[in-house]
Amino acid sequence: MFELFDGIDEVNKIKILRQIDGNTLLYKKGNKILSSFKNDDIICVILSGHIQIIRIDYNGNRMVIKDLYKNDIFGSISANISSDEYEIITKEDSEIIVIEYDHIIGNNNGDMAYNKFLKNIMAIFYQRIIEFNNRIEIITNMSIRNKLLAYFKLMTKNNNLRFFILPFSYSELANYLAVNRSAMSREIKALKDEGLIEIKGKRIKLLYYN
Amino acid sequence: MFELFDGIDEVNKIKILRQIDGNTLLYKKGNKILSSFKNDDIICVILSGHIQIIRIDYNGNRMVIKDLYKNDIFGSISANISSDEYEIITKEDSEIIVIEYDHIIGNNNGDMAYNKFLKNIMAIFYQRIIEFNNRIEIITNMSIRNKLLAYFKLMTKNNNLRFFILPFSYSELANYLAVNRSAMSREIKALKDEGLIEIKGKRIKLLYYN
DNA sequence: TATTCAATGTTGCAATTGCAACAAATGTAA
DNA sequence: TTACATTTGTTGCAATTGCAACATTGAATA
Repeated sequence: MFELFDGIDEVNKIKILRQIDGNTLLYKKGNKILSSFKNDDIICVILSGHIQIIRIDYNGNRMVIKDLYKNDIFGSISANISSDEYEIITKEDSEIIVIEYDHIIGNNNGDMAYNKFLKNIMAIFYQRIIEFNNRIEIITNMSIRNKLLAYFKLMTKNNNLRFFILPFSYSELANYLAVNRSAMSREIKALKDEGLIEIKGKRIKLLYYN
Repeated sequence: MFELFDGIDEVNKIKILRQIDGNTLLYKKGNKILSSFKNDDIICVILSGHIQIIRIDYNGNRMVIKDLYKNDIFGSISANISSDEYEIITKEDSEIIVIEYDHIIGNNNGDMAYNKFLKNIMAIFYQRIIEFNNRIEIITNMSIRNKLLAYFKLMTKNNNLRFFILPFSYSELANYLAVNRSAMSREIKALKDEGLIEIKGKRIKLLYYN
């Protein structure tokens, strides 16, 4: 996975941070953070620690929608934190860089290190776009069955083998697919019964090809 | 909206195209194109013309999922054209630049024009990420009602007024929300009847705030 | 204006899905 | 091991949604 300062030495890193006016913020474990950032156009990069993005729905229910660790990025590009219905909390002591997007774009100096920095960001963005695009392709299928099959197909393809290992829990899969967990569970059983898939724990094998 | 060669003169544009080995391809109207590009890691930019991305579902039904014009980008970052279930056709004579992603990343020379080019791509990527993120936030709501309300809320907020103008047809809205068109129509009627929204043509006004 | 085509509205019905409640299995820590 | 918590499986039921078929409206063109 790409990192923000890959291939950039400490001296240039500090220089770049100064150029983009990037604040490095330190937070203690268990705090609600960044509540004052109501600006859409920021990018936050986690240098260390563990944070969670919490979504608060119309009924006031709190749900962890993302766990983020070192080198993960968030802000407008991960979950829309500008809305009132989100909250960001630190699960561990965390160090975060907050960058205003305009400052990245507005600091062109032709410097090699800065150029490398731009390319690193671009690689991170590109990766994120692919992920988002995949998820949209999958969840725009109308039925749970087709969502599952689309997901299984993509994962199988990415794994270059005839199976793949589910990278998270089944609850989280339901969340990823934006469907009810038990309805998904029912559908997975149906797929197994019909012989379309084979499952051992988190090892999933697609048995049909169309 | 951002453009790929914003702020870059013709001489540098040609130079950059050579650097990144970007092929400019010309297609006549009504052709199936790029069928040979089974590589995920390409970015295509439309310089002129009109193309459509067609999705072919499991039953063989063909559906236009995207209309693209000048300066639009596609490839892995717009719709996953690497799959067999997509087809790209030209609706008008079209000129397209095909760039391999590795070539963008691998051509850092510190040159001002190239740096500007990188920033333009980044701005386009960033925009795309925001759009995708918004759509995911909206689509992951469980009911048609909540999808509609989330969409209306976002659009109202972006418009900085108490209403907004639907930027596409209601059929396309159903497609965007990944729901059945007539079921959506039914739900919109219910929202109107309950006094939650007001609609005149494509002018939509949210009347509740929570 | 008349004609045609596409977009939108409407409705009954069947299928899918969400929901809730609980059981079973699995994981974790003492 | 035991105890406890979390995740996963199961099921009936009600609500939502997709689907199909058709009506209505609106836009474009001759």
